[in-house]
Amino acid sequence: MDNNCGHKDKACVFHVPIFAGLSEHELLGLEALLITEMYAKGSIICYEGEDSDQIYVIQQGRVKLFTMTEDGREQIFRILEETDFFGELSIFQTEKLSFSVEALTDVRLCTIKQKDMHQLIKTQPSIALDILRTMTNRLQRAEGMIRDLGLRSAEARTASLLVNLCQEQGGDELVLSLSRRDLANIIGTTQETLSRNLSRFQDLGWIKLEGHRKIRILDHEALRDMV
Amino acid sequence: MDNNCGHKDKACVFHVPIFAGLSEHELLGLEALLITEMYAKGSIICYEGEDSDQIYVIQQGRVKLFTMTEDGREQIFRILEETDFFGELSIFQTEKLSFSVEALTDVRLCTIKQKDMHQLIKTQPSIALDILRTMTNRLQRAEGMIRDLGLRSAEARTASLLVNLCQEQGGDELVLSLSRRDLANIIGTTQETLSRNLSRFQDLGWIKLEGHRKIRILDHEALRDMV
DNA sequence: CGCCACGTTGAGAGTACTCAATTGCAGTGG
DNA sequence: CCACTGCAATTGAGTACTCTCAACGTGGCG
Repeated sequence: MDNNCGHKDKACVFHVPIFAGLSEHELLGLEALLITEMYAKGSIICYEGEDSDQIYVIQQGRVKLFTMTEDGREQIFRILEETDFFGELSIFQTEKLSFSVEALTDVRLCTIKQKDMHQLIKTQPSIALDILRTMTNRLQRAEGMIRDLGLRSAEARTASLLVNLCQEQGGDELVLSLSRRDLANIIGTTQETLSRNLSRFQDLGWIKLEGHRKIRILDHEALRDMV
Repeated sequence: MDNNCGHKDKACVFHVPIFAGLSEHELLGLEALLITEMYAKGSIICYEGEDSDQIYVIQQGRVKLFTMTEDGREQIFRILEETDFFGELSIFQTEKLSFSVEALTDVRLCTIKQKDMHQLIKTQPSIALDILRTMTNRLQRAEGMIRDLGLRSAEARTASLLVNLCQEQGGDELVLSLSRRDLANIIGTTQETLSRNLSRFQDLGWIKLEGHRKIRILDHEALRDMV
C-alpha cells in the first residue's frame, strides 16, 4: 500500500502486457522503481509543452490525450485505459510533451523514470519488443485517423466512430462513456455537427438515440457503407 | 551483385540506422537474407489490402505511402527515402497493408522476411530498440498531422507545409520534389486550394513562386504565425 | 421539483470543394 | 531555334458542407 499499486499480493505491473515477459523476481524489482500517483476526474495529469523523462502506466481509470488551440478548440489523439501507457518518447529523449492528458475518471497511474526503463529493457529485451508492438498498432490507428480526417466528411467520420465503438463494445447497444464534445473532438468536428449527424442517422432509421448516453444500432450495414 | 545490394565491399545494410548496432559479421549474415528489388518511377510497390509478411528497407530513391478512396482522392501518410523502412507491422503479424506504396523515383529496396527479422532481433535485441525509436518519432509526426487536419484550416496547413519543408531543406530557396497534387494530398486538401493559398501568400509578400518547382521564402515569421 | 449542465436545433456566414477554362512550362520534332 | 503538344498549375464561378453563434430542450441530481 506504500509505493506499490495498492494490491496486497501482486504489484499492478503484473497485469500490464508490456511487462508480461518479466519473471516474478523481476516484477518485484520493478515494483520498487515505480511511483504511484492519483488524479481526480477532470484534473490535468500533464500539460502539452512540459518536459517529461518518464513513462506513465495507467493502473485504473481512463484518460484522454489531446491538444488544444489558443481559442479552445481541441483534438483528441487517443483515449487510454487500464494497462495502457503514454510518454514513450521519453525512453529515448527528454520529451517536450506534444499533448496534454486529462483524467476522464479518477485515475491511478505509476511512472517509471527513463533510466529505470533503460535498465529494465537491458535486463529483459523483450520489453522493447512488446512496446514496439503497441507502437506499431498505435501508428496504424493514427494513420486511420489521418485518412478519415483527410478524405472523409464529418458525416462519414461520425458513422466511422459508431462502427468503431461497436467493434470495441460488441453488440447493438452502445453505451457512451464520453460527452458529445469529446466524441466530436475525436473525429475532428464540433458537437453541433456530431449531434446533427446522429439525428440524421436516426431519421434514416439507422440508429436509435436512447437518452444521451445510449445508442442502439439498427443498421450496421448502412453505417459501414457510409464510411 | 547477386543478392546483395550492388555494393562491392559492403552491403547496403551497413548504412541503415536500424542495423547500425550489428557487427561486421552479423551484417554479412543479414546480407544473405535480403532480397533486393527494383521499381521504376511511378510503379506501385505494393497495394493497400495485400497481405505482407516482410519489412521493406529503401536503399535508393523515394516512395510515398498513401491511401485512396474509390473516387480517386488520395491521402499521403509519409514520404520515405534511403535507409527508411516500412511494413513494420509484419514483424508481429501477417499484415494486411493499410496503405499503398508508389515509387516517386526509380527505387531499389530490399525485403526481409518476418522469420528472418525475428532471428535478427533475437541475436541483436538492440535492433528492436532502434526500430522502436523510429516508430515513436513516426507516431509523433502522425499525431502532428492529426492535429493539423483536425484543428487547422487548409491555409494554415499550407503554411505549415512550407515551414516543414524549410526545416528539412534549410535555407530560403525551397526546391519541390513533389507535384502540387502530391503536396496537397499530404496536407489533406486539393491542388486547387493549395495553389490558391500559395498565390495568396505570394500576394501578401511572404513567398515568391519561381517556376513550378521553386519557392523562395521571404517571411518565415509570417508563415510561422499563421500555423 | 427545479436547477444546471449537456445536448439539440436553427439561421447565417465562411471555407473549401467541384468542375471548367485558361495559362504556363518543358520536352519533341520539324 | 522555334512551334507544337501534352501535362501541370493557376484562376474562376458556383455549390455544398460545416462552422459559429444563439436559442431552445432535456434529463440527471440535489
